Amino acid sequence: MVNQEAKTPRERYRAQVRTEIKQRAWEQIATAGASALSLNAIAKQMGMSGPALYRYYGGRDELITELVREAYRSLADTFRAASQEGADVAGLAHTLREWALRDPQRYFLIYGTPVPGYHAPDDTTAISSEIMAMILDACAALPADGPETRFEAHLAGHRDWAAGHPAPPAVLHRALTFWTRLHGVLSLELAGQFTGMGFDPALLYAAELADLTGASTN
Amino acid sequence: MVNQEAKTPRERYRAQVRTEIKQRAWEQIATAGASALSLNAIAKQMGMSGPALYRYYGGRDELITELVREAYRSLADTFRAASQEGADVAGLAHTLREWALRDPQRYFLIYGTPVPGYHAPDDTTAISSEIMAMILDACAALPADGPETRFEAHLAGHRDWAAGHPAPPAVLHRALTFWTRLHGVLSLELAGQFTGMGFDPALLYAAELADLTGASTN
DNA sequence: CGCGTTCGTTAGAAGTTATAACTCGACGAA
DNA sequence: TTCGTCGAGTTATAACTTCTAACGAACGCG
Repeated sequence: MVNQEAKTPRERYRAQVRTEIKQRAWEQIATAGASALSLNAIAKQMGMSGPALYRYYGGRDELITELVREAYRSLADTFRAASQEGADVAGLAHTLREWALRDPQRYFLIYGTPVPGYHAPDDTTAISSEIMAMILDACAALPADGPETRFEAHLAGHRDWAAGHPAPPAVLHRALTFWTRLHGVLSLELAGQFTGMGFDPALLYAAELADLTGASTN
Repeated sequence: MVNQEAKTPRERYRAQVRTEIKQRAWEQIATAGASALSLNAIAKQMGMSGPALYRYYGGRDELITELVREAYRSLADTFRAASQEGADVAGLAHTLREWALRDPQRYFLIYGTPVPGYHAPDDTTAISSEIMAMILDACAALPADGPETRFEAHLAGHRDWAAGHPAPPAVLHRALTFWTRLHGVLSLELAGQFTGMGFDPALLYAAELADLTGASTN
């Protein structure tokens, strides 16, 4: 992180402008969504005119890619901080929800509707598996239950994505359901699909979490 | 459906052009996503120039709204056909996955990342609750299990969204988890988040479904 | 047969991303 | 200190987009 430490004053200025651009981009994304991000508007806000931004980012796609990377990095760091403070599965779930609610568009930037043409850079998948590793660690601490399912038998032969993590198939399964179930509730909530339905999404989230952790605190 | 039956030849022509516009829009959405939908490109494909489309749709938003409505209508009709052929919860789940995989962008148009400014028209929420009613019917046929959870106690007092459906809170809960869990797997699969992980998403979907229906066919 | 409604056109305004060419300032070396 | 180079920001321009306005022409109804 600190290896990029301000050689020349020019590079320092350049880095500062780049982070200001990113900051304005985040503000704009939070209010109008990623699809409405306008380089022109950012430039105007910063007091300089359109094409100046191309000195700092090759184009709209490159800026968005940087924001995606930053979002992944933020989630991974948040997870790491939580798990270093001893967060278990429930703690990670709570952390995830907090992180998502803090900036829904940032969540959607990672887990939302993909743009057909766009391909995420390679390093994001590295961060993604870093996140998955922490989920796996937390899930490994849960008590085992039930006989092996068909899907777990399948996972025993397809565990490349675990990146060498020494978890039994049941734990792999639990990590995947942790991901998909919490994402299911969270994404629908953030998309506003529950508005007007009357119930409290937090309680549905808690119910799913309770089911994941063994259903004792239901 | 047939009440809009061709009064004057002009209206017939008008309706035909409208459906052709929608058809081209669907093709374009399927390949490039909803955000890349271009009225100009549609007009050019149809051999007429830009502003002509404004005779048929008030603008981009109005066209997309129509597509959203059509997507909802398609899902509801597909569900209705399945449930009239005696589909149970597993049948509905299978139907949902088939429908989503047939055109992922259509699924995302309904359940994907929302555009902050945009508000869905009222009739879509009507279709949405029509869909939910069928899920509730299917879930009511499942055997009951376990004691009442905290969330189900909460649902007992917040059941307006069920629109008068006479289902006990446990069934309401099951219908919601049917929705959120299947959406969790499905949306991540369609977004390509599982690509490169090696396992078969269909088996994860099946595992979630098995857990929903009582876990006997696991 | 005429006349009005409606369709499709071109022209244009106000946006967008992105490239090219130019000016000017700052920084480092002789 | 002077000079040369590099880079930041500028304007101009191209190629897009949505969308409005005004015009011509064709179609169909009375």
